[in-house]
Amino acid sequence: MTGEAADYPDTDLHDGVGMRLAQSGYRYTSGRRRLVDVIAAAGQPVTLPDIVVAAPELAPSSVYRNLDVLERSGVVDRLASSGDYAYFEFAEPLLSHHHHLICIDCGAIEDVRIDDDVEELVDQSLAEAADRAGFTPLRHNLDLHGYCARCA
Amino acid sequence: MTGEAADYPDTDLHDGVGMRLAQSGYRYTSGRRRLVDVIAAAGQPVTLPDIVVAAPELAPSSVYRNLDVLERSGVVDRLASSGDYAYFEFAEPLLSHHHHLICIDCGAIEDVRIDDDVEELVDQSLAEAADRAGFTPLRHNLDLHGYCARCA
DNA sequence: CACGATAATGAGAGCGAGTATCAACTGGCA
DNA sequence: TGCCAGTTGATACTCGCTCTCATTATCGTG
Repeated sequence: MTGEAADYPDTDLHDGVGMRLAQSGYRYTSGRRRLVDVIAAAGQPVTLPDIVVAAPELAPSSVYRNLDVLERSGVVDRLASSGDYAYFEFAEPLLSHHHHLICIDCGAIEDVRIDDDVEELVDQSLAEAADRAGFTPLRHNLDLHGYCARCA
Repeated sequence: MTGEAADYPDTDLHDGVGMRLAQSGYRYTSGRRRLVDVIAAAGQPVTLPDIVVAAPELAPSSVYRNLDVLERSGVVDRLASSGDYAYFEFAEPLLSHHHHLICIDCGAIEDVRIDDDVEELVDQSLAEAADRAGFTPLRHNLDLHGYCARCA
């Protein structure tokens, strides 16, 4: 276990995850703990193959089911992907607000952060636009599409 | 044919599409013209069912193939969707720069526009972040997730 | 206006990521 | 120890989408 999510040491991460699961009526089993560890170690959005390669002892069907459980509990976000596999990463309270660099060649997704001032302006502008459309905003999603360092 | 893309009358739209297809070595057949008409009439991102309902004479397999051709030719963009179906809309030069309101309940996608000033700030911030990661930016994508007027 | 070369069409088969199923298992609790 | 709700994992299944291929439409040329 080398990586960690945001600035939480692993114990805090597991505490947070365990609490969220408990609140939704789920147990924090060893398999789910292992899954959370793999996502944390990656330090960036992961796909199912990423997870199974890093932890072959996890059954794919259980991984999918548990990713779903983690998503329902607000632990994990599923990133809409145009590639073959869906990407997963920790949801916002567990990972500080950020955005994504998405490679249009290999599909890789990397996290980036931008100025808080810009962030605020964006939220304001979007809130106005949403209001005009009768839309109830929850969160925004800002991606930059292009070529990653490997594919450039 | 009631709707139209951006501020182009239909003839200009078809001219633009025809030129892009020709540049990529494709023909602008009646089926493709019909498909473009349907997308233009919708005035918002559409799915395969949307298209087939609006034009039942179009074969699904041909629609998928032609959406791919249109995407390769830069006429259409495929929006990454977390729902069942992929969404398609005209690419940027044919449709002015805009963003999306995405309903997390029914998956519907609606277009919105925000201030040019904010837009520029976002691009600057993202360009800096991309540079730090050795990433070559092409275009950004800004979505607001929440509940649409129908699902709120 | 034919004619030939080539691209496009459409019905159906095929693919594969993700989901549902269900019997076996686990862990908390009395 | 025994009960029981939740969990697991191998497998079957779903379904959006792509591939295949024989037929058809389209364009350039003589």
